[in-house]
Amino acid sequence: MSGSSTGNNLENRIPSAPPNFIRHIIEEDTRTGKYDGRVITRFPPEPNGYLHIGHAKSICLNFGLSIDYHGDCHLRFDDTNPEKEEVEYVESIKADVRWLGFDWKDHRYFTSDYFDRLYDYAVRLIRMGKAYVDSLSAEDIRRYRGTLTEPGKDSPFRNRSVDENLALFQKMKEGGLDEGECVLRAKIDMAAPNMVMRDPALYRIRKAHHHRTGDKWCIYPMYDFAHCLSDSIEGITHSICTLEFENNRELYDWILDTLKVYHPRQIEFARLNLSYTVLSKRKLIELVTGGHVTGWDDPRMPTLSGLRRRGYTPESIRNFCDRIGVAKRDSMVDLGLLEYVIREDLNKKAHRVMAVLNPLRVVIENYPEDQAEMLTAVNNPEDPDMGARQLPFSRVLYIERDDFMENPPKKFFRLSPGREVRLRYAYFITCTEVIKNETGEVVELRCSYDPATRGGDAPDGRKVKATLHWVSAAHAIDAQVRLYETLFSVENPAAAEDFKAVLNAGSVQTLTGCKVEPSLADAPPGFSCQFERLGYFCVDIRDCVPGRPVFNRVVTLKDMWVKIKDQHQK
RNA sequence: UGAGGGUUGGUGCAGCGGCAGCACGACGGGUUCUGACCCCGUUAACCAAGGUUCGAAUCCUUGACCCUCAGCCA
Repeated sequence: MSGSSTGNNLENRIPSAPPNFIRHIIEEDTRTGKYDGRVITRFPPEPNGYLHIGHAKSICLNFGLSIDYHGDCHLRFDDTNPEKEEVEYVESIKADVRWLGFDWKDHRYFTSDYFDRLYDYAVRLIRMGKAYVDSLSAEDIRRYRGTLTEPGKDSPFRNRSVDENLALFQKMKEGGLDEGECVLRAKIDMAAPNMVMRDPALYRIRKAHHHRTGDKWCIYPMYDFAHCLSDSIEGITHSICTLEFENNRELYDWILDTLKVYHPRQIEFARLNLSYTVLSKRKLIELVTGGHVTGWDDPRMPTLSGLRRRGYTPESIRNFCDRIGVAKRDSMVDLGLLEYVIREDLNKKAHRVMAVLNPLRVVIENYPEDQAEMLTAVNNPEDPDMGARQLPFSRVLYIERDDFMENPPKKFFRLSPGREVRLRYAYFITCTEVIKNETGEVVELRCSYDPATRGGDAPDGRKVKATLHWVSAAHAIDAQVRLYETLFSVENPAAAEDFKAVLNAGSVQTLTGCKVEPSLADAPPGFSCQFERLGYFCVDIRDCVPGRPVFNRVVTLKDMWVKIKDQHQK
C-alpha cells in the first residue's frame, strides 16, 4: 500500500511503489556495488512546452527512486535546441515539479551549462578520428543513410584529415559557416543495422538566440551527444527514459565508451497513454494554438497546470503514478483510474456543501412566512475534526430538478407527488402540489414539512427512501458552474486520422444561475469541496471575482441512479 | 527483406522453476441522513506450438502479432 495518506511528507511514504523492473535493476546494482550503492537519477525535460501527466509518471519514477534509495534526483533542462525553448517553460516546469511535491535540492542544471565541456569532448572525438565535419546537404545525408534494409554509404567528406576537421569545426563554432552548410558527425558505420549508428550528427549550426547562452554559440549539440555526456558529468547512475530511445542506447554507450568517461546506465520504460486524451506535446500545442481549449491550463487539458486548475491534488497524481506501475509494454491506462484517485483523496479532505445546479423552486406551505432558522450540517463525515457549520432554512427553497419526477419509474426514490423525502440536515417534506407553466413545464413544487423531523430524523422512527440536497432561496448565492467531460469522444484519439475530428463537442458545459449555500460566498480560489450527491468541485483560480465564485467540476460522484436510468432506457 | 523491444483477466501492474496475485472496472449483497464513502462476495488472464524438467507464466526452440528507428527534433 502507498503511504501517501500522510499528505506531503514524501520521506514517510513507505517503500511505497510496487516492485518493477527498474527497481530490480537498481537493487541488483546496489547489491553488487556497481555504483558504490549510489542512486542518482534525473528528470530531463526540454523546456519547450508544459508538463503533462505523462511527465508526472517520469517525475514520480525518478524522484521516487531517489527518495526510496536515499539518492538524489537532478532536474536538468535539456536545452540544446534554441529555436524551440523559452524561459517561460523552464519556470512553469519548476513550478509544476515543486507542486507535485518534489525537491531537486541544489541539483538544478541546464545542458547549456555544459556547452564548453561538450565542445571539448567533440574536439577529442575528432582528434581520435572518431568524428568528422560533413559538408553534404541535409538531403544528401538522408540519401546516403540508406534504408531500414539497405546499408548506407560513406560521405565523400568522411575521410577528411583530423587537422581539416579541427579547423572546420572551429570555423563552425566561430560562425564562419552558414546554417546547413555542414554538421559534425560521429564516424561509426554507415552499414550499421541500427540506423542510429550510421554516422549520427553530433553538432549542427543554428544561428539562433539561446534563452540562456544568448549569442555565445552558433553550434548546438544534438540530443544523443549532449544527453549521455550530461548524465556522465553529473554522475547519474541510472538514466531512465522512454521506450523510443531504445535504439539510441547503443549510441549512448558508444559515445561514453569511446571517450572513456564515467558511464551511467540507460534504462527505458513505456510512456503513459491515457484513454480519452492525447499526451503528445505536438498535439497539445495544436489544441492550444488552434483555440480548441482556452490555454495550457484549461481544466480539460492533461497538463499538470490543467489538472491543478481542474482541482486535482498533487497527492492524487502521485498516487496515480504509483498505481499505474512501470513496465516496458505499451499500454493505455483507463481514465477511470485517474478519477478514482482524486475521488479517494478528496473524499478524505473535501468539505461537504450543498449546491443546486439546476434549481427547482419548492415552497413549504406550512412553514411560517417570515421565519428562518439555522440547522447544523457536518463538514465531512469522514473526518470529525473538520467540524460543522450552520445552514439557513426557510419557507422557499431550491432543490435539484433531477430530484423530482411527476411520474417516477419503479426505482426512482426521490421526490414525486405525495411522496415524503428528507431534506438533508433539515426536515422530512411531502410533495402536495405540482405547479406548471403554460407549456406544461414544472416550475414549482408545493410541499408540507413535518416539524417533528427537525434535524432530519423522525421521532416515530419512520424512514424515507431518499435524502435530497437543497438551499434556502433567500440565503443562497448565485454561482457559475462548469461541468467538464473528456476532451475527446473516443478512447484513443491519437489513433484517429485527425485527432481534432474526434474532439468532444460537449466537453464543457457552463451553468449559470446555480444556487450554492452562503458559506461558499468567500471561498478562496482553488478551494475544493464536495457538492453533496453531485461531485467534487473547486473554485476556479482564474475566473473568480470576490463574492461571485466560479466552480469547476473536478469529477462526479459515482452514481448508481444514472446506471439504473440508462438500463431502463435500453 | 534490417535492427532493437514487447505480448499475464475488460484495463493497469505483480509473480522470475513449486497453489497465478493486487488495484481499477463490472456484477451481486450489506450498511447509510450523500443512490457517495465503507464492508462482504462474484467475475475474469499466462499469444501459439514444440522441447527441457518430478514440476514451466517463468528456461530453450520455432512461429504469430504489436511497438520503435531512415530529423541538421528530443
